[in-house]
Amino acid sequence: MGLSASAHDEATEVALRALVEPRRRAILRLVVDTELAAGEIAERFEVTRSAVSQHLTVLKSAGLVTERREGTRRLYRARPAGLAGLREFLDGMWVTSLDTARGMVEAERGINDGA
Amino acid sequence: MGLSASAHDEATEVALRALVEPRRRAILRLVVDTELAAGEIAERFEVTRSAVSQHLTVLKSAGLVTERREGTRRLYRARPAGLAGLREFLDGMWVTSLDTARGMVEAERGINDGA
DNA sequence: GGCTTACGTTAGCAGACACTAACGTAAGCC
DNA sequence: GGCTTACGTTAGTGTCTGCTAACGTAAGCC
Repeated sequence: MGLSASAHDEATEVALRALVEPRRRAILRLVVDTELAAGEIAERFEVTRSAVSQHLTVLKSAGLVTERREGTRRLYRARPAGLAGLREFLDGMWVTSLDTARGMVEAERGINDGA
Repeated sequence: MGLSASAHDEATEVALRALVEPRRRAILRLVVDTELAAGEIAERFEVTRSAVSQHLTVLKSAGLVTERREGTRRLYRARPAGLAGLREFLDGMWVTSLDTARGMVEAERGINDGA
């Protein structure tokens, strides 16, 4: 252990793969402060409802949205808690980097020299 | 503006696409607190140096690592500042969600019912 | 100049993924 | 029961992407 990916990294993996698709991020932003039906979401994009439905399935199984049924409609809402794992990953990067902050100046030079 | 993806989202896009690949996250973790040469990084994986080199190119152009030349060797180090955009994206999700926190209980019920 | 070391780069291939079109299903109305 | 509405699901397709193998290149040694 240590070299291989830890178990809790799997949640990060799923969230990341869900977020990498621009349309899924757009959908997520849409339902972050409003609850919307699948059809209402689909209307705002120029793709078929089928495509949106598939995106919603991915977001749902990644724990990034919740689904609530109301008659024949299915209402979706963002579930920010699903981003917790990814957040920890980023925090880990920052914290660890503080230990090597002294080397950052040279490192920054490196990225500017590169062309 | 508002509905379409904002310009600063492009940095998030690049960082996200770089991070979605598990091997690139592993590489990143490797150089987060140590500076390593490309060959040294490649030795820790069971893929060709070529593959690792391509991953490093992606990470570099995403601003997630810096490159420093030392003779024939090229030393890499993580650059956590490259994660700032993604961090803002996540923060935005959290902050916005606080406005709709009252609805979270019902939303949570939704994800548990689903099966 | 020739050799080795340590890389990046390119061509080509296999698998993953987002999409459309067609079909299946459950709820509500008549 | 039959119809419509509002969805998800499946089959099939074009495109992207991570990989290997082969080649190109720059630095250091003799």
